Amino acid sequence: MKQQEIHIPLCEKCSLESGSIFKYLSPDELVTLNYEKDFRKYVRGDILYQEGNRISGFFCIHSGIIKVFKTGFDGKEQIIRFAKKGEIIAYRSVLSNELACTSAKVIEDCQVCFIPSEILISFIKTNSTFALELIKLACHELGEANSFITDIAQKTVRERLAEILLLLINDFGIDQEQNLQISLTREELANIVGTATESVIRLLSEFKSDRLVELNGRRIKILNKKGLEKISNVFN
Amino acid sequence: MKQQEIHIPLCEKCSLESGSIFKYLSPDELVTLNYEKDFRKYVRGDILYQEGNRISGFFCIHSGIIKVFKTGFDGKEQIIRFAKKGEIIAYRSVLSNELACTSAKVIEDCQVCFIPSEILISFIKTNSTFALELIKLACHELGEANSFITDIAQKTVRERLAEILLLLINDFGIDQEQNLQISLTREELANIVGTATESVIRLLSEFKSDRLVELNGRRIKILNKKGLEKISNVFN
DNA sequence: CGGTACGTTGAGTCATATCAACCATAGTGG
DNA sequence: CCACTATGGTTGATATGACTCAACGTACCG
Repeated sequence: MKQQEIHIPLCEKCSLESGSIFKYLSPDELVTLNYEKDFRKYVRGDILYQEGNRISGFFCIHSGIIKVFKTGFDGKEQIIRFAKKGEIIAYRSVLSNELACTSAKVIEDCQVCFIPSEILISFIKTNSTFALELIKLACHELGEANSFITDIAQKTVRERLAEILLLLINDFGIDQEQNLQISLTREELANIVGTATESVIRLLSEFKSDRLVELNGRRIKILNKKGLEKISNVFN
Repeated sequence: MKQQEIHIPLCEKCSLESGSIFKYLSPDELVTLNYEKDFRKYVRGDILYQEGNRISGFFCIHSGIIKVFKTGFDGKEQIIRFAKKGEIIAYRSVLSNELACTSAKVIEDCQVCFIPSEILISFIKTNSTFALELIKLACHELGEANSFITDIAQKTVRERLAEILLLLINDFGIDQEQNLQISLTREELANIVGTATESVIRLLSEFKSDRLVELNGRRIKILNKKGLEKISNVFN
């Protein structure tokens, strides 16, 4: 078998395929981006950056899955979001010019491009369409954060777990056998929902008893999406 | 006594005094802003906009205090943030081009300027410094939202209440008699912390017993800030 | 003077966290 | 190859923080 080549993706192509924010750049800018970026590979467990770091650039995900989380007072993780193909992370710290307020860790082996801060800033300054789209991105994420605050503050763990499952279905999809296309430990699930690992385990097996899901280790098969929606009290 | 005149503030002056984002506009742009803005007065209880509204502009606060909140599943409010002199609200919805994801209600009688969306967008397009500052603003707020998610998910109500008191001290200050310079109902406090009104009442009187605060109806006098910091588990 | 909104307190309940024990699996090193 | 260890998953027992419900006090307002 032929040795696997390291194939560095071309920004011009990738930005369209992945639908990343960079599709709003001009051809010239894409050439610059392609030249300046640094292609990197990481495996599960690798850390891209850590809370408190001064950040000199940000990452655009080409493949794989990253979890972005904060570490709470007692060392417990709170997962803020996931990033996958076409998404960027650490841009918040770069743009607000603050230290990283989150850490990022690889969940599924990934290929990413590291892009120096200055490039991003210069694009914002010269390309107003791009700037506007970036603002849109940040503002959209802000809206999601606000929703999540309300949910955590007001909903029960049960409701939130159902909601998170729906959110994961939305973000990562399910295969032809209805299996959720992201593999998380029970602890990670707990760290999204904001609860204890044991609670997730108990609730998941309740969902299983209620024929909402089927469990096979980390594989979660969705049997009744409508049922989950009902539990989660989300309308849309 | 002479009748009080309605004095419409001049953007050129106000932006500097209040330190609002508009201080990054050029003199010409400020003239435009001043011409296009609509000056309005509201009293306690008035609603500036509501969740689900399509927004045609945003607000810059000249005086008074506004609470920005989401309404949860069962009608309970979750206060997301407050806005005071120099701050802008509803810009998130304008920029992400989404329906309002929050409502805004007057806490202390206020004077605000309403600014049509197009103006904001055009400034972003023509003034890259301004655009960058706006991005900074959104990204900073996003960082705060992420922190709050972690807090609500991991801290006890007691810790959160102490933290919120500190945050209010920071945002609104205390007078020479150590009184917190914002007046909130117990219910509103509960809706920030994300708990029941009764819990806030009980914990506040615990804080009082512990000589951390003194209570006089809605007036909260801060006796021991260090003590609150210790309870809240915040470092800084 | 009755009404409305807010504040307070007590009692009871329940969801969820915590603690502890145990199993399964896989990787490691001698 | 086997003991050893680490990691993750599961279950049960127990504790408790926080919510809910209900009653009542207080203050302001028309």
